[in-house]
Amino acid sequence: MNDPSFDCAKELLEAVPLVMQAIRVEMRSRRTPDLTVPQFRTMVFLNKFPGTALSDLAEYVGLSLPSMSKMIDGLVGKGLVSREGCARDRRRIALALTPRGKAILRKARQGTQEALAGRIGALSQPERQDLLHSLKNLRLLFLPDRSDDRS
Amino acid sequence: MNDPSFDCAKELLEAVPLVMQAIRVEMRSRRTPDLTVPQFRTMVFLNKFPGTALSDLAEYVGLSLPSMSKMIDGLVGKGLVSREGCARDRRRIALALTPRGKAILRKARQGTQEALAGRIGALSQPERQDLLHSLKNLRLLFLPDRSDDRS
DNA sequence: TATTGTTATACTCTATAACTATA
DNA sequence: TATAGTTATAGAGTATAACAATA
Repeated sequence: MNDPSFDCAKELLEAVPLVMQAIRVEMRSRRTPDLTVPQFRTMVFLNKFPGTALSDLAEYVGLSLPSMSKMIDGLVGKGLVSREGCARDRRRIALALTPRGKAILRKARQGTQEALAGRIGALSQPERQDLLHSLKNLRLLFLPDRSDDRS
Repeated sequence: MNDPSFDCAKELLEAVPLVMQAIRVEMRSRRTPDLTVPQFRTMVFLNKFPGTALSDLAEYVGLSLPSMSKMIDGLVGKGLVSREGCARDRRRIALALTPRGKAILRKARQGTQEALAGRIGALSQPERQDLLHSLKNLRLLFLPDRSDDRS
């Protein structure tokens, strides 16, 4: 098969786990409390959308509801996330980052991005631009599909 | 900070977990026995370098020796990998894919690559070329560093 | 002594099932 | 009844420490 999409797929399968591993290592070597990648994604989302309910968060991050509940337990225990009852629908909870959570997220994100940027710095400027463009494409292509939630 | 490397790093941090999740889902939805991403990488390596010893495999995949030992136990148990004593150095073992392992790997790889290629097919031909080039760059940038193994 | 691999043990992350409280 | 969240329980994957066999 000489399909160019297939070549990309093969390369994706080799490159992505490597990068992911580097991200994981960075995430765990910050001076700040360690964050797993799902925890990090959770915190990024809460930073952007404070007040999110547990179910919505679980769907976005791609975890089961109990798993997300447990993760939030941990983040609340570390003082990184606040969990408050929702007034209008008392079944729901409103999640948000605490000030400490925001600070930790900022440090973790910055540290990880610096480490990644350090490697990327080895590329020429046009190559970096290509990379940026390609990554944006990838993000759009692999965005979770919200269109067929209804069964 | 307006460093272009930093922009790439930020995008990397958003795109890579998404793609990784898609890869994981694909890996687990084959009709063939499920493979985790590390198992898949192990099998790809054994396919390319049959006779590899456990330590070398563990270093390549990025697992501890006991973890790799356990993973190999599982793959041997499923009949996908053969584990034989090495004649010259009887401490070592020689690992390889069984014929069944090769067949499973081929199916898993093909299925996963097809699924990924399906998404990539949405890109224009020049964008796919950029992507392929960028991914090759990433793979080189994030290749585990073999230069400073000695401490 | 150093190296290769295994066993023992424990921890984290994840899931499914059963449950509680609210709508 | 249906939905939001928690608790109970179990399984997979990982690590470190202690061990056995070989070099």
